[in-house]
Amino acid sequence: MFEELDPLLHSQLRLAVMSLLISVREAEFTYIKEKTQATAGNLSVQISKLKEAGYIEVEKGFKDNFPQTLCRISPKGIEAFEKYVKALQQYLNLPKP
Amino acid sequence: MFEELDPLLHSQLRLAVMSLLISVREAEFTYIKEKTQATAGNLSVQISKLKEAGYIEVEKGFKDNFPQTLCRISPKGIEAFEKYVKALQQYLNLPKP
DNA sequence: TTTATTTGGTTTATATTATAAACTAGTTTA
DNA sequence: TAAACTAGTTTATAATATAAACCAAATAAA
Repeated sequence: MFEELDPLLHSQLRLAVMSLLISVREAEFTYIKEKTQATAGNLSVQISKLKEAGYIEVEKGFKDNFPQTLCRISPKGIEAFEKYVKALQQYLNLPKP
Repeated sequence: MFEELDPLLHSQLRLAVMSLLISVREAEFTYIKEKTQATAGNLSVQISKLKEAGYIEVEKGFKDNFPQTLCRISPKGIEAFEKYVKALQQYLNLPKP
């Protein structure tokens, strides 16, 4: 009846990050931070978790002398996101109009 | 960009309970327990939270000599659920086919 | 008939999670 | 060269979720 909701995705901030990356494919840490309004610390932790799960790939480099963290969604991440959305929809049996 | 997701509803079990009550309006504790596959303890806690928030009303009585807890969704609960669904949909910008 | 089991829960202790505060490392500006 | 800023990470704390332990009454079994 109620399928499990992937706990890695069922978190406001991580879901926002994945949602962003689903549409733009890759983005800088600072861009994600701005769009999600998260604190750097919180974002850093959540990005690490998504990376550890293999849902995103993270590339660290430099841009204009400053460190730059690039995040890219992985095929596994896309799959997980799609599965999560499907599961979630079972819960959202929208109220009849 | 990413609206806040009501933390009271952004919880697998509480969301399942609300989802059930949205469609059946009222249900017994044991019925909800069976449908959600939750443990009694966990369900008891989550129902208390929904009640405290005013999202559901709880009526305790007896049925066939045994205690019976009836849960009913409230107008406030319906409103909150609908708002949550709308907010959530911003996160689920479904991947292009 | 008293003891065991079942029903229908609640309370509480623990594990997990989320989050911000504090910190690191380097860069630019004054 | 000191102050302020960029771009993060680490860590301490607060909040949450969850199951284990518990309770009270009813029924079934010995």
